[in-house]
Amino acid sequence: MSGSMASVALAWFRRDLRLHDNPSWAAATAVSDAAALVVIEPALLSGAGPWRRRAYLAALAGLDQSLRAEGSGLRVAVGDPAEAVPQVAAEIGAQKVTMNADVTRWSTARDQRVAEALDMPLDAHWGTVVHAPGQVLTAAGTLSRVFTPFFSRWIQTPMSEEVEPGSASVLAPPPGMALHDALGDELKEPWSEHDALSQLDRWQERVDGYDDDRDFPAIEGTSALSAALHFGLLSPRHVVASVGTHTPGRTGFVRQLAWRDWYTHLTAENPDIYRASLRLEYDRIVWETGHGADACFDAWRRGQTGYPIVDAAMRELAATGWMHNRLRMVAASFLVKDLLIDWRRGERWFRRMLTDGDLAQNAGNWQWVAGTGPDAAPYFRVFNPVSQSRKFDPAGRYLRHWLPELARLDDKAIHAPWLAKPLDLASADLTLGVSYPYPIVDHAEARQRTLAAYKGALGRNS
DNA sequence: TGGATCTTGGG
DNA sequence: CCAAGATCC
Ligand SMILES: Cc1cc2nc3c(=O)[nH]c(=O)nc-3n(C[C@H](O)[C@H](O)[C@H](O)COP(=O)(O)OP(=O)(O)OC[C@H]3O[C@@H](n4cnc5c(N)ncnc54)[C@H](O)[C@@H]3O)c2cc1C
Repeated sequence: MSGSMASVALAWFRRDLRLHDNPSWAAATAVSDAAALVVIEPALLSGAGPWRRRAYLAALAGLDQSLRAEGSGLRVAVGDPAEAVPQVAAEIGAQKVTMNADVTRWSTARDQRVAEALDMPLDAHWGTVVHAPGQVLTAAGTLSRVFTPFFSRWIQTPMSEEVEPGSASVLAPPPGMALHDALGDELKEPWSEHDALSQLDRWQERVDGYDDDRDFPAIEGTSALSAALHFGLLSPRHVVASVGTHTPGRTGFVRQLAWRDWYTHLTAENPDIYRASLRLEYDRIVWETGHGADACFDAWRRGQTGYPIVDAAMRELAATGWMHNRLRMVAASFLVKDLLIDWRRGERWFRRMLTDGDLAQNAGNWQWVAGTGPDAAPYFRVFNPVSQSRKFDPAGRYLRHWLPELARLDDKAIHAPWLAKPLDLASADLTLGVSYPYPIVDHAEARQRTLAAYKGALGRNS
């Protein structure tokens, strides 16, 4: 019989690095004794670029700090969770292990292996989404392939109650099993749930301007909470509950969190989202390959395409791990629709470099830009990098910050230096081809080429 | 959550 | 000449 309450539980933290409103932690601490475990997985860490790696390690220090504030601490293992989790569970005499589930192919396979290696239950909760996959369905009981109906269902679905940690006494890590033992001099300054919660507090003062300000990279018009959400320093349902929907800015912001849930649900149903177009016919597109394409891809990564808005964005990404949403769309569109390079190559680069890099969100958004996903931008919707630049950075403030070599061009010329009069280039001390590249493609031609390639793929019979 | 191009109607 | 609307990609 399973009637008796487990009295010792192990909470295995993964992408839910907080104690507040954490269903797995609440379940683990509802018994008499609990312990908090993180398993640093070298295979996962090696896929992360410098910014995400740093943020992850800092978030572990933050979780450790939260636990220490309560008199315990985080227990840390390095290696394969299928070995580490059963081992720690046995050491503390646990009767169950709790965790918050994830949706990627990699993590579900890993959790399967861990469950098989354990001689006790591995209880899965949901703590990284507002509504769990399967909770927001059409009348037919399926996941909507169109965002708007998904959103109306999503917003009408009652959120489950936020949960508090229970009263279990929390076991501190034994000697040699603390975070600093695992990390040594890689130990980072803590980035904790309290930091993220105060960032959320500060955002509350600006969220009403979200609708007006969100599209302009030169101003801080968005929350910048994505990394905290990725690592689970914040609970998305707490964020939604505390922001509310009583002004247009708030509704707009909450709507973005619905996109996040939607891509999570789509990934749960289609774990191949990062490698297979969700509309299969788009995998017939013939992408540019070979040396020329490789050189273009490289220029894109390094911010040397000759299109200032793309280059500024790509340089910011490499230098900081951050890129504004508008610029993610512009830079991604440029790779796919101006360079005709497979969206999967760009997806991998973004995911590696972004601090908030997240398989479901990144792959979902790349498929959206490439037109290969459900409810995606139609393929013929091609961003013009110069118009986007003029529209969303009219005074060139963002461009000047990341492209100092263009800083002395006037507000009109800076969006397209190759169109500037020679005199203006000279007086701005700029030599195209030397201090800043000429455009590596002609946008109008590239657009035609891409429309033809897409049309070719879609028109052809299977 | 486009853009290019053409049309129309007002200056 | 330009803004706004329609249409196509
Ligand atoms: C090509 C491309 C790649 C992207 N890759 C990622 C990624 O790897 N990780 C990631 O978290 N977001 C990704 N996004 C979505 C979006 O750009 C970021 O979430 C957003 O810019 C983060 O800034 P913010 O926190 O200030 O967002 P806000 O505008 O303040 O939005 C609030 C929250 O809503 C969520 N959100 C906002 N926009 C989206 C969106 N389009 N799709 C899904 N969730 C969204 C994020 O969690 C965000 O923190 C990508 C978008 C594009 C176009």
